Amino acid sequence: MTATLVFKALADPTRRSIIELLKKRDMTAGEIAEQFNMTKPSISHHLQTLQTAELVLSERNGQHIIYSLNTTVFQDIMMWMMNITGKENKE
Amino acid sequence: MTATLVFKALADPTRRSIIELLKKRDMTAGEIAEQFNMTKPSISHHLQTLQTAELVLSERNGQHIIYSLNTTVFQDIMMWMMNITGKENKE
DNA sequence: TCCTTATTTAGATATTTGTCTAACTATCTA
DNA sequence: TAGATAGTTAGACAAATATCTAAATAAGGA
Repeated sequence: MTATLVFKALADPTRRSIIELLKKRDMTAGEIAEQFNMTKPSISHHLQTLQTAELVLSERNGQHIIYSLNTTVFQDIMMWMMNITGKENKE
Repeated sequence: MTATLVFKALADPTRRSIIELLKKRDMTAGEIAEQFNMTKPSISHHLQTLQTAELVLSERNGQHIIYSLNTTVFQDIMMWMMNITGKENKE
């Protein structure tokens, strides 16, 4: 897990919206693109960014590529944040 | 709390290091700058970014400006993440 | 009031990012 | 094998970002 890549990926509202869509169900690249007022290549690029950060996984199924969430990375980030907010163990 | 500003602020390793320093104790801008191989104006700019995201607070004390963590924003972000990772309530 | 210390603001520059159009690759079906 | 559909890659470009040096502001002390 590379924190910089993860936070950069989460810093874009379109990418956060993609994550929120994938929270509900796995979706193909095309289904995701339909939800946005943006070209398919742009969405494809955002998916690439999310994938590089390991926030989403993809699997080809025939003509389609199905994207899904990878929640383990979120948990790593939450650990980091909990450590920051923890009043105790300030060291 | 503006998620985009918060994640952008967290996306830089220098800024995350500043946060980790402030976790241990409040520090002046100069003390923070000493810890990095970077000019004071650059650090000042990073502190500005953290402040805009409401991740840190500042207070002038004579010649010094003392920076401190604001953990409430971290908690908001953790809420968002927990909601994403939650298996239940997929809606 | 003048000098020193602490910090920020301004302006410049190289790099990164988000978006687009055009072209390419992969798969299915007739 | 040809055409249609799904998706990505390549290349261009404007906007945003991280960094620097130089200059400005703020506060304290002689």
